[in-house]
Amino acid sequence: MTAPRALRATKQRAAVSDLLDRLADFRSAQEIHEELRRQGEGIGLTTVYRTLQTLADGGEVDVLRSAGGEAVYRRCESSAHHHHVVCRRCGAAEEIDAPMVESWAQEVAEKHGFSEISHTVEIFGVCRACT
Amino acid sequence: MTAPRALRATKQRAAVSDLLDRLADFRSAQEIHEELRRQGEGIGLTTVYRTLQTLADGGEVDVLRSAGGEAVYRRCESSAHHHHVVCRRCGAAEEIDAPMVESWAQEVAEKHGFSEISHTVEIFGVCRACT
DNA sequence: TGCGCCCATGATAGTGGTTTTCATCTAGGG
DNA sequence: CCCTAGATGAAAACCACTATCATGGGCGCA
Ligand SMILES: [Mn+2]
Ligand SMILES: [Mn+2]
Ligand SMILES: [Zn+2]
Ligand SMILES: [Zn+2]
Repeated sequence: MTAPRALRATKQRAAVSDLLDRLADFRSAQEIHEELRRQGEGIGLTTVYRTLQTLADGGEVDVLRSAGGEAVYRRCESSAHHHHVVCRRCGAAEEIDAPMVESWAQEVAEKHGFSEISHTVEIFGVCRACT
Repeated sequence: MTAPRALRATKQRAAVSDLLDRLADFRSAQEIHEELRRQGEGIGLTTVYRTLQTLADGGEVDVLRSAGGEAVYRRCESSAHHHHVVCRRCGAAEEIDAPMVESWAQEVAEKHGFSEISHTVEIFGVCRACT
């Protein structure tokens, strides 16, 4: 029996979580940190990174690598497995569910003798607002 | 009229290219550099990075981001657009072609009003040899 | 074969995102 | 309140990768 692992309620964690609720786009840790400082929140960059990591580990936020290679985070509507169409300019995203692609990935991998299968499927483009 | 842009034949470039011909797996620039040094090749890490970049720009090698986020390179059989099933342990890869996924990505993005569409689709797992 | 131009090389330093360290702070159970 | 394990954050380390720039060496030409 593993103990419940408290995880304390701090104003820093609340600030990050609240901001994620307000944002619709994928944002980097540094952007989130800047935005919080702009709002007058006292929070360190380290804590932002740590909090996002924790939220990601708990499946509360989605993480993906932007085209530039940096990690960007977003609180999605769906808590189930899904993918995204992401704007390369502003980070705006649409959640997409594609059972057909899921089964395709699984089948292809098994056919080649692979196990412990996972996959990355992301579509990038420029959203209507950014055009 | 742009000049043909020579691109000189050096032993360093030959060494990288030859090694890529011999390798079946996706490898990082650092791994390729180490392997070349092990073989007694006199080559700098900078040159390995530059050469791989040049080969990638010319479409001669495929690049993708490993699970750890670093760029890994491989000379593929097919020169046409394709994706991979990659072993997370050893980098072994199978090339896969999935027209159905290509059109699906295009349609989904258009449906949401995105333009200048691109996508990343990679399947990771553990290959038979690594199990 | 010998110049000489100019691209190629590579040691070194720099960049930028992310993680580690560790002294200090604080949430929250008793 | 008190105490303490967990949380914070400034500073430094880390790490993959890129930029610099002095030196080296393809290769076109005589
Ligand atoms: Mn999926
Ligand atoms: Mn494709
Ligand atoms: Zn946009
Ligand atoms: Zn393997």
